[in-house]
Amino acid sequence: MSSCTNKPTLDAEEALLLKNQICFPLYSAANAVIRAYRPLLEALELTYLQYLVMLLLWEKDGVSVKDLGQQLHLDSGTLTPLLKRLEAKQYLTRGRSETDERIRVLNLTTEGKKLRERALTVPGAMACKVTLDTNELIQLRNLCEKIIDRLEGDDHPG
Amino acid sequence: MSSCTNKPTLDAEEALLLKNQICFPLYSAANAVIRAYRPLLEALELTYLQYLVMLLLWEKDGVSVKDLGQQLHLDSGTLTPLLKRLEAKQYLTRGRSETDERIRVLNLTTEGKKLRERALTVPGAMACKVTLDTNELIQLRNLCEKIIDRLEGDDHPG
DNA sequence: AGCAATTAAATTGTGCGCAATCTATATAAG
DNA sequence: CTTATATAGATTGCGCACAATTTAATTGCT
Repeated sequence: MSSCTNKPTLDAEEALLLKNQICFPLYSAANAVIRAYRPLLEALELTYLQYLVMLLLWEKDGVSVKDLGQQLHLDSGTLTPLLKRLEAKQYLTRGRSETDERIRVLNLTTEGKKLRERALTVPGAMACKVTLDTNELIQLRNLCEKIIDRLEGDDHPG
Repeated sequence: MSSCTNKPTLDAEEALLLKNQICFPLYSAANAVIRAYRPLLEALELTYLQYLVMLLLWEKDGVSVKDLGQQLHLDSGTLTPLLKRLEAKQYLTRGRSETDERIRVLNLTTEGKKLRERALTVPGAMACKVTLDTNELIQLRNLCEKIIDRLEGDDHPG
């Protein structure tokens, strides 16, 4: 019953032009960012998503797959194989919770903990590549989080 | 020789917290957007990227793989298999240029042209899901394009 | 205790993204 | 004309994302 009453800025014809696609720059920027991280993370043998997982483990060791999924907005279909790769690299172990055998408990290895030192330069190097000022970064974050909020909860009403 | 003289807002330790990752919301928002497009594009049997390619062809029929790649910031490794899928769906043909046999010429089929009618409602439906106002959309686009500009040309100096 | 419903994670299959490499055509230089 | 170089696209291989399904453990209900 919730029909959208948003007044469109463009007519339907104009709206189909690539230059008027709201989300295309978002999509391209995200790709560009991941590409830009690649050389920085190469030395750590991490992909961008693996790096995000390591960030979370460095903050809080011993989390579950579900914990990771909620924080990263990803499911086990993405995370399970990724975690196996991080396990194969000896950065973490994939144990089981003692109180609930269903739950994987992800723990950093010594190697995984040591990796953090070498990651300390990554955020700075990335900031240098992007060179947005603090205001722009905050704006961008707010806009992106607004989008995520609107799209993630299909359920709650307007 | 171009060392970055950007003054960091955070120290190296804080910079490794997920909540301080500039680009994580960008990455998550892009994922969320593609996910949100999925049900809208299902009826057209298109993925988000296939939809972008169709948008370009509806604007200008007969382009090459290189043309597409430059506009979408993607290479033949991504586009070739995608274009084969669109060809299999009978939305386009993958011919060759008469003057240069290396070049693929992508042409819409009748079916592909007809699809445009059914796509006319997609931008509006998406705008309803995202519900950012015009100012926010412009801000977002500008910020994303800034990022793309900074990251895409590794070559030109500051 | 016994059984249905729920939950956590794994699995399967499709489609990107992209680096690296390869093939074929076209152009340039000698 | 011939060899070198450049260009357009295809191929290969890996790692996401994610829908859909499956497996196994736990919880709730009676």
